[in-house]
Amino acid sequence: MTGADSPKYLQLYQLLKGQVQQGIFQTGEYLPSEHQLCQEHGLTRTTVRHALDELIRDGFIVKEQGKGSRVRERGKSLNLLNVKGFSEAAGPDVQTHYLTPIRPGSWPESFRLPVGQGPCLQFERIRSVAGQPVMLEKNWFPDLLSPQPIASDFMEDSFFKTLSGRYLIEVTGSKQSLQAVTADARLMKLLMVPAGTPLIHIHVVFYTSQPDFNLYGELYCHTDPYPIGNTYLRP
Amino acid sequence: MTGADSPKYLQLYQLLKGQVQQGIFQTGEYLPSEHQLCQEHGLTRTTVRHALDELIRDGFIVKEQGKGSRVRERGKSLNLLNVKGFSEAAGPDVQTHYLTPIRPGSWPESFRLPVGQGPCLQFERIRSVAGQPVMLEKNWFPDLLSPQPIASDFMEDSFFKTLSGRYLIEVTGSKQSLQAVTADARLMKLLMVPAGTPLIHIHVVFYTSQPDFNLYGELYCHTDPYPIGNTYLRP
DNA sequence: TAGTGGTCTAGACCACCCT
DNA sequence: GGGTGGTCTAGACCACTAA
Repeated sequence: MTGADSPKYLQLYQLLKGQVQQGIFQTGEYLPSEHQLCQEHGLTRTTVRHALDELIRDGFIVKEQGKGSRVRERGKSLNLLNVKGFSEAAGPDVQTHYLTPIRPGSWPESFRLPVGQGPCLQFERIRSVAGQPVMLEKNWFPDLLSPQPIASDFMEDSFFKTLSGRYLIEVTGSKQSLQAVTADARLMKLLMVPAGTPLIHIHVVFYTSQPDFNLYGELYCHTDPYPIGNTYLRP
Repeated sequence: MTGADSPKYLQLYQLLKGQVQQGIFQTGEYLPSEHQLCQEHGLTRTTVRHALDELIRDGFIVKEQGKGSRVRERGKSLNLLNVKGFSEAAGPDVQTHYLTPIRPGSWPESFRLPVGQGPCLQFERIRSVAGQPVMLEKNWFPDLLSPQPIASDFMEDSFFKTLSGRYLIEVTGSKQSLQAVTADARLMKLLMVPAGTPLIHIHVVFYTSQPDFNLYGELYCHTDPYPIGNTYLRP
């Protein structure tokens, strides 16, 4: 994708990003200093700093003046309104039940956002916290990954972490549409809520660093036990 | 705040930012070229580009290779889940009805997010689209602005635009909490919805470029006519 | 005191856009 | 061809952090 003649700062950026994702640099660990990176790769500080700036923008590292550049906990910068919010908010007490495996399907109709084309995979799952179901989640994505992912391979049941760690695809943005609805019969049964319970219905598309690879999701959230949290802080 | 001995790139950043906010550079217009800015201010391109990078990060400008740096339509980069979403989605057909003027009040109790301290102003308003009320909105903010703002001075009924344009305060982040609820008697009346209508209840805090100046909001949204839109794209 | 990141200079060559 | 932004070099001095 990014050949040998891509800008040097991008090459260094991708090298370091890969090393962070593969755990060669662990969370909280310091990267080599800027001067050291200059010598190791035969670059000037301007170029090295440009690469590090990109890593900061993507939320991979933070800088500490007088100390160094430290690997940051992942996923903070794009914790928009997505599944991670639940996992992080509720800690380790999250269970995931797959209603369907990852399987060939077709793009959703009457989606409130523009939808993809071509072959498509889909899966549906329920997220529970402390045994209580809080979200029904249906997802679609293009059948372009190889090897084809299967749910049991998911890292921490997170599609995003799997994409990032195994396929080096980063989520770069998202568009969402939210509506309040009342649970129908199927939702009452799956989420174990009484009739008339208000839910938040979300349509979402996630854009990634790979063009033409967008993720689509349709969510129903029972927010009484756990409100949906959403934080955005400028990096 | 940022004195004469602040970094040169920050001084240039603030100068250009002010000129954009004051309309000296209009939306869609090109800024002076980087070389021109170098000469005008006696700086090198590194420094000028650093300033422009900050303006890009804040969503004030976009660069176009081979052409120039162009003033961007405001507010895109922080269009999280806020009032602007409604205004922008619905176009010019938005009305705002103030239930109360901006007046001294007290910080909300039982807010789902940490709340402010000290003297406080508040106001409550209803947003309608095409004559149909879609949102009840209550806001709190510290009584630190001078001159004290009044609702009739609001630029396009937007608190954010007023803060940015008149007080040079930028929103830098936000934290939100969403729940689905059912309309109670007051909401049924104010939003003109039947009993049992599901609404989205939002608690939100906006962080700004001025420390200790946070905005707090409590919203009830009727999403049947207009879903809540939310876009995030990495600058 | 030594090492780190933060800022800045004075150049250079390139790809892109428009005329 | 001339102007624009994109990349890069080879230095320099400073403020901050820790031993």
